[in-house]
This record gives sequence, C-alpha cells and structure tokens, in this order.
Amino acid sequence: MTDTAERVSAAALAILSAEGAQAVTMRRVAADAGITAMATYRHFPNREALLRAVVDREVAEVTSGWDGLGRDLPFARRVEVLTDAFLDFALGRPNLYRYLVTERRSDALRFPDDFRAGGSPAFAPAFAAVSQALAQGVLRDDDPLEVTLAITTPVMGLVQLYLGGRMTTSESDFRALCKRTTGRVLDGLTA
Amino acid sequence: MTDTAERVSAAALAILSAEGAQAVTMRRVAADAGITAMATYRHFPNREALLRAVVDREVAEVTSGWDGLGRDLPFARRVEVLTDAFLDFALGRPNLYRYLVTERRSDALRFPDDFRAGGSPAFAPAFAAVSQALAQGVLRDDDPLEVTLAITTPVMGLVQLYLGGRMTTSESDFRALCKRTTGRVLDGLTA
DNA sequence: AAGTCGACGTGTACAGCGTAGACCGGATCC
DNA sequence: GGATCCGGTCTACGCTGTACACGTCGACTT
Repeated sequence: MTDTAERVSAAALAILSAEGAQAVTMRRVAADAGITAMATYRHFPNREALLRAVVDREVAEVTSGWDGLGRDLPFARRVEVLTDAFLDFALGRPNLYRYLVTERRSDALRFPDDFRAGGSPAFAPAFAAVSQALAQGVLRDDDPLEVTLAITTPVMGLVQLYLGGRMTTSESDFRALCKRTTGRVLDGLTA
Repeated sequence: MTDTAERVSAAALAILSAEGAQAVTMRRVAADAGITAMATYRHFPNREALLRAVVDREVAEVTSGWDGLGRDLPFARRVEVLTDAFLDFALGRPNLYRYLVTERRSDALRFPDDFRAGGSPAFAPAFAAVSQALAQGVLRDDDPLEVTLAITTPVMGLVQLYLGGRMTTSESDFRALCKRTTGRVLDGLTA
C-alpha cells in the first residue's frame, strides 16, 4: 500500500467513523488526503471498493483480540466478556458498525457454511465458546451453530434498536440490558 | 389527501417496495405520478417526509391485523403466529422493512416509555401476549418489557443477517430457524 | 362583476455527487 | 534513448435534491 493510498484510507475511515457512510464522498476524501478526486481512482476502483477496503481492515483490527477472550472463565461470564467486546465495537464505532451490517455485499460470509468454518471473525469466538460449553455439558445438547445464533442475535437486535435511536436508556443501562437479555436466553423464560 | 398526492405516494411506495429507498428519486416519483419533480414539493416538504409518510401508512396497514393474533392459542404457539406475521412483513417487503429499521428519525418510538404505553404497533401484540403469559404463570416472573425484548430481538437479529445476504438458507428454512431460536429462548440453553 | 388569494403546477437553475476520458511528468526497464 | 507504466491533474457527463420565479385556475370577498 503506497503512502498516498494510506492517506486516502485514513481520510475515508475518519469521515466514515465520524459522520457515517453517506458523508464519505470521493471529493472530500481526496481533499483530506491532499489529492484530486480522480487520483483516488488510481488506488481504489470505485467508492464502494474504497469503503470496503477501509472497513475490512478496521474490522480485522478490532476483532483481532476477540479470539481467546475469556477462555478460562465460566461460560456465562465468558459470554458477558464477549458481549462487552462486541458492544465496545458496535457502540464505540456506531457508523462503522452500521455500515457493516447495512451493506449488502456479494462476498459476505454466509450462514451456515462459512460460520461453521470459522470464517467470521465476530462469530467465531462465540462459536468456540459455545462448542466448548456443549462439550463440557454446561449447555444442553443442541446444534452448536444455532445455539450460538440464539446467544448472539438478541444482542444484534438490541443494538439495531439502540443505534436506530429507539432506546432512551444510557449506554451503561443499555449494556446491562444486553447482558440481562443473554442471561434470560441462557436460563429460559418459561416457568 | 388530494388525488395527485395519492398518486405520488403510490408511486413512491411502488419504487421503494420494488427497488429500495435509494431508487426513490423525486424525479422518478414525479414522472410515475405524471407531474414535474417540483410539483411533488406541493404535497411533501422534501424527500424524507415523502418516504416517511409512505412508510408510516404502509406499516400501519400491515400491522393493523396483528393485535388479536393468536389470542386463544397457548403461549408458545401464539409466539409462533406473531413471529410468522412479523416475518411475512420483513421477508415479504424487504426493502420497506430495511428502510424502516435503517432510518434514524427523531420522532421514533423509544424504549422503554413508548413501548410500555403500547405505542409501537409491532411491539404491542408481543407485549400483550407476554403480559398475559406472565399473569397466567406460563412465564417465570420477570419484567414484561424486557421479556418481550428477549423474545423479539433474536428474530430481529436473524432478519438482519438474512436480509443482509448473510444466510444461504431458503426462506422456509429461515422461518423454521427463527422459530427454533425463539423456542430455545423460551426453554433456555443451559443443561 | 371585479378583485384577491391560495393551491397546484411548470421551467430553470444551482451545487454536489460518482466517475469516464484525455492528458502529462517522471521513474523504470529494454 | 525510446517505450512503458504509475500517479497525478483537468474537464466533462449525467445524475441527484431542491430553491426560486412564474403561470393558472377555482373559490371567496366586496
């Protein structure tokens, strides 16, 4: 990656993080990087590819620490730690997260095959934790992929509400709500 | 609502449903409605307001039948029926649904106050079902709002994955997965 | 009957967007 | 030393939302 390409990426990431994808215009990115709009196309074929490259790198960076997270903790605690890491990302970089889940890309990782293969950096740690808990008999015998979904999707749904401005709660209250919710999923709701 | 305004709405809804919000341009809506782009502004102050009006009406229409849904069924079945109705909407009108959850509006209904007051047409039926099940002792004693979230957000998260093209499953398999997931939430995951 | 007014519509125009295409200086390679 | 390519510029095209000035027509007032 040349120096200029690096500056372009950095500019795009800064705008995306601060103001969201719609604010990332080629002209503005180029201006911030100190070049002409058209010079940007020497480094990225088009706007979409630029955004994708930027987001991919950032996601890889953010999720790189998630792998061994809470490996030695009891399962319920481990889930909390993973949830916190996920929320750090989703709430800490809301524009990035929103773009990530909103964007429809053809090369997206797909359930169930890619997920089973551990291709998704965000899903894999949870999947590993669930698999281990199943092996240890902490969780009732069940399909590990689907159990992982049952644990992770509630938080995704809650984050969707929160980032959509549908919750008045403070961030810390929201985080607590997420943990209570996963707790309910683990314990069940029926009497 | 004048006849022209009605045609504008209809045109906007058609484009939105078929191709998504980004395809709804004022010029195209106007052309489909048989007027000039600027005439549209006689009826709606701007594009955002047009989209909002259209979506609001459609959502009210779609959710109007959800109220008494499955009232006489046992709770688990009732949840399935509500899930199906929700999925009918989310999967049947994906562009509409996507716009709805993506859009950040200042007047959005907010958790917990508006939800408790039953303001959300999509949330209220589930909330009513949960409240009743709590009263009948079918569900373990808990906060009804949060229990409703625990039941509904997994499906929202799954739909986010599905509509984002992150699932290879067929629609019917996906619907079954949604129901298995809510089943797991009701029963709990721990051994 | 004449005058006024508001609702509805058009035409023109502007600034901003992604990006195609032509061009150009300089380094690098045969 | 000529060819090639890389990174950059400038210009331009076809889109977008929408501001603004203007025209028309029915209804209401005087």
